[in-house]
Amino acid sequence: MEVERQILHVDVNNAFLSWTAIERLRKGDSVDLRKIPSAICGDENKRSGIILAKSPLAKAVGVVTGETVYQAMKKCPNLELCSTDFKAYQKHSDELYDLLTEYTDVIERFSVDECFLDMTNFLMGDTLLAKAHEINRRVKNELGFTVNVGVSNNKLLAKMASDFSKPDKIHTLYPSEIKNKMWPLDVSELFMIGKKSVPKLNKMGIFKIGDLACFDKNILIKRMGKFGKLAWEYANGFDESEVVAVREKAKSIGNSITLPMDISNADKLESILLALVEQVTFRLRKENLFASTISVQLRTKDFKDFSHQTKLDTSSSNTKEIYEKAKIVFREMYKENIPIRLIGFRVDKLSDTDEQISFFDPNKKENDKLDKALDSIKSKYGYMSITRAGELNINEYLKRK
DNA sequence: TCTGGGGTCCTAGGACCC
DNA sequence: TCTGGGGTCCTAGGACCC
Repeated sequence: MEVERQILHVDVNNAFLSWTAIERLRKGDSVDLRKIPSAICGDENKRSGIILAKSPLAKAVGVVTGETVYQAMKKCPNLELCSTDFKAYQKHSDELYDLLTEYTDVIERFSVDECFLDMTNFLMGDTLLAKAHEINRRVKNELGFTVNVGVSNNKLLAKMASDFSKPDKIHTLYPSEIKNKMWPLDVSELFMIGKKSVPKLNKMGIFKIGDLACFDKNILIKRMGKFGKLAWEYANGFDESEVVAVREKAKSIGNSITLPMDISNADKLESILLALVEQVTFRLRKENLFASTISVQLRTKDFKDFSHQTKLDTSSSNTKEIYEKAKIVFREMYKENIPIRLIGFRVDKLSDTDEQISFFDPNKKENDKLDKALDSIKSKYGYMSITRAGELNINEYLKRK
């Protein structure tokens, strides 16, 4: 007989906004962003002006995450706008993680503002709910922001629970409570049911999570494949997945950029591609990984996405080698004069060992040496201290607005 | 003044082999 | 003068998450 697992999901309320608010208060600002209509957003000049987080007062007048700043300002003309500060977010995220390590060894950092805790072997005579309250209280007192805590026997239910009413709340969602607490919710509230799935489910007469749970599983599988099975299991609160304490190595690494203006010149796009390849391979080498697949992504001005990929002859983390291949892929897919809004580069199928076949390539050693030299300068003096030509270009574009 | 960036996973269809 | 059927590998695209 298996022991029932004891799982918590800790979710920072309004993470980006709360953390920005704390930073500003510390710098002597007298206004608490959490108490006025405010939002964290991208830069409109860089054409990334969307709302990433909003305060409760902004939410109250209809501001939603993901909409454009322009739309948000129409709804709320006195909205206080703030830019992002990912360094600060990482710092607060680390503080939260450090505090949580006092409670269990089995913690999964699900995102910058969410953690799963497997408390099964760490309750020490306390109840799971008591631990949830303690964590909630300590984070508030010691770190200065609030969290929701979801309490249950598996990750899915704990996560659904932490999403109930906010902020600063603790909710349980044990299997016996599913029918009352989860089934009446709109099916779109279920984890993994996104905006493309909702209309499909609605067409089948499924509107509430309960409808999905009671629907014929086999028909769902027939119509939606593996995803149908997963959706049905989630609706019924089934989830066997483990809390994974050690982060697995990345499976892919990529960077992309929305260009400040559409570009339809292949040479210009190529120089930006070089900058992206340089960043991605730098990250790759930092993790001691080698890629065997690369892909280039393009988005046209009317938001059509295209991607092309190819395998490398041997796995590599070398900037020049990978860039040469990326260029070929790019030239294959790009038709001159099509205005491009976004360009992205990604490496896949990562491994920790170099296959070393290009041992025969006399240039390889030199290329690797160059990468190493540039990397150490970047690590010492900052990434921007030294770059290849394309990098300078990309910054020019960004500055020009 | 339309619409970010970084990931993971799944699927359909084509190429190729026996 | 019709057009098998498995299996595997690969690519492009898409859905979802935060």
